[in-house]
Amino acid sequence: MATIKEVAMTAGVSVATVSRVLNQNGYVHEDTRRKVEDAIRQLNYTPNEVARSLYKRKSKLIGLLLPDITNPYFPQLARGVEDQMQENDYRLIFGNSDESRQKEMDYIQTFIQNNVVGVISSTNDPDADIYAGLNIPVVFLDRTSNDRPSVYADGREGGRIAAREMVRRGSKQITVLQGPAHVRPAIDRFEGAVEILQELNIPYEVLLTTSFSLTEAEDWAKELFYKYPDTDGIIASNDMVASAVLQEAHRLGKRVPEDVQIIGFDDIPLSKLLAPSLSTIHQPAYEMGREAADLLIQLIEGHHVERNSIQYSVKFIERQTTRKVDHDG
Amino acid sequence: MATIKEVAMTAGVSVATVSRVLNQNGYVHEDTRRKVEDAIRQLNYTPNEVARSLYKRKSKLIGLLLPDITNPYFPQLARGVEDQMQENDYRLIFGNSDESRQKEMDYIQTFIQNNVVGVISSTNDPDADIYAGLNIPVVFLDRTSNDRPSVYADGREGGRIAAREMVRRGSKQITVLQGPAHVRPAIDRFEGAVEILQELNIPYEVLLTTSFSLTEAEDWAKELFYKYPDTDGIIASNDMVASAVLQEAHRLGKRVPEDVQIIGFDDIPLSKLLAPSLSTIHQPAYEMGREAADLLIQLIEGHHVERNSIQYSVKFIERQTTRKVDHDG
DNA sequence: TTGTAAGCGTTATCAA
DNA sequence: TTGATAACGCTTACAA
Repeated sequence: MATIKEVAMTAGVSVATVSRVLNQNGYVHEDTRRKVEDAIRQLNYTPNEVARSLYKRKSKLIGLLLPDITNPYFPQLARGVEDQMQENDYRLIFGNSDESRQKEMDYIQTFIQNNVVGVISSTNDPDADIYAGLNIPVVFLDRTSNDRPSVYADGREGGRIAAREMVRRGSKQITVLQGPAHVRPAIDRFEGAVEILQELNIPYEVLLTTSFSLTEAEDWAKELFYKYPDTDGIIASNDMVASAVLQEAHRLGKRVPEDVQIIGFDDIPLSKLLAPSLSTIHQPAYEMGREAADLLIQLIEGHHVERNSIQYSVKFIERQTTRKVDHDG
Repeated sequence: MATIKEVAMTAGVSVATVSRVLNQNGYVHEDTRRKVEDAIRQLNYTPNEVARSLYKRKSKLIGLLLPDITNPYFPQLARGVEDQMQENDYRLIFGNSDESRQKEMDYIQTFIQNNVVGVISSTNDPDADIYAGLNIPVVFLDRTSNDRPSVYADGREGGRIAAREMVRRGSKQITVLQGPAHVRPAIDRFEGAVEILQELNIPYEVLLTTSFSLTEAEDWAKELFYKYPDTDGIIASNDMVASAVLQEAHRLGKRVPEDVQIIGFDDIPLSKLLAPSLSTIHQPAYEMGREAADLLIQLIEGHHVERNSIQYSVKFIERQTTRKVDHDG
């Protein structure tokens, strides 16, 4: 790797001049500019970002912290973030937190040590000290906290919608899968669903699950039908779990949606490939990722932002795990 | 962020001494060590990795370049890489290349500018100049090149296995989905399948597809059955495409596996959730990611490595999109 | 056992 | 319009 010094040497100027043409500031004569540019090309020089970062105390690096890239919902988010960042010349340092406080703190720590200029985080505790103490902008993605910058979907409303659609389609004994109690969006969905169920006075059962992992999901699906064999409507905490439930229903010879309806959450890409395809609550994950990245960039660059908390609305995607209903139904 | 200077001040020693306790080298008196450690704790000091990186001309950063994290095969790989790196105190700068030469080069470029100490890349052209010119170790993941460090699965053998299993289970008019012609693993799989089909003298058709994207996969599925309505066995280039094919078969009222058998590739987590669940060729993605990371670390740290090219064998996962066959079949 | 100072590759200030 | 040079925060000779 050539350095600015070598460029200066071969161009026959000082490093200051090279720096000036690099950053297009200060005066530099047309002829010298050309000489410098030639040298740069000749040596195939590109500036050392580390040195820049050290001097300016800021880099072109962003920290991205997601719970688990292996959960099919997150790649969409991640990709949205990456595309937007890439287009704006920011790079991502990426980590999985597994919803663990410790890992989260470790990552935030190293983000800072690497001079990142901003952080995008899906944390369950946006009000934790680590974030409060940060003197760089943070955008919470898929999570939120009072008036801190965040991009998220209306999980509670999603839960409500799921419950309403299920009831409207005739389920009388609904089971709600609660999802991990420490994962904020899971709580919201759950509460939304229960809110409506109580309001409508529909009997329901709750099955507590503790993660979004696929292998465990299969166990819960079994447990679900074992404990509540007569349930005729299941609101899952996400599409992964819903898929596992769907499969278990198949195994038990239950017809979906005739015997039991299922509604998932997230609308991950593969949910429409299931047979029957999965009715679910859609969140615009890719867009949300992009929006979070955009918001963060605005914050970093000190632009004025009108709204720093962006809630996306969710919508019901009617597919085949729910029954048809009259349009005026 | 406190600096080493401030630590030195509050501990009443020089920065050199602080550095010594930080890096546990050189002599330092027990008492001074304690004083320094107290100061560190008190100021909540952590070293600035950027400054370290500048001085040592190497960081604790690794570049990870994947085609598209949104393709369900890659999160497994990524997670394997991340876990292994994390445990060894390396962090990841992550990018999607979309199999595009330009994006790939841009990322490699910025990796270097950020002093990464190693790169893991899923590229279609490991012999490109960018890689040859790198003076840091590179491990190719899911791709390979003659005696350059790489971790990959035996795609060709996978193709062979798929073809054999399909023929063995009675398909007589097989269609092979070729997959993107510039994506190495897709080519291997395709060639392997065709090799066996020719050897066994089984008639087959080829449908050329140009990406692994899900939306396009749906179009190809339609095209497939339109062009070759009588096909009774489909070897897909990956599980995404296989899923789309499966769904289209459903739509057309074809019974799977009775009328048409389908074999996918990769064994992504959701393939077992499909109904019928998808028979496929399994690759140990997570492990491969970990192995690639481990290999890279060995290379970075200058340890001797016995084998720098690690080929994983693949295996047929018999599920429900293929027919049963006698065990001595 | 400890401190001084040079150097890593930049940018920005100041003087020329 | 240009060039010296200090500074960014750290590590490591080298001297004390």
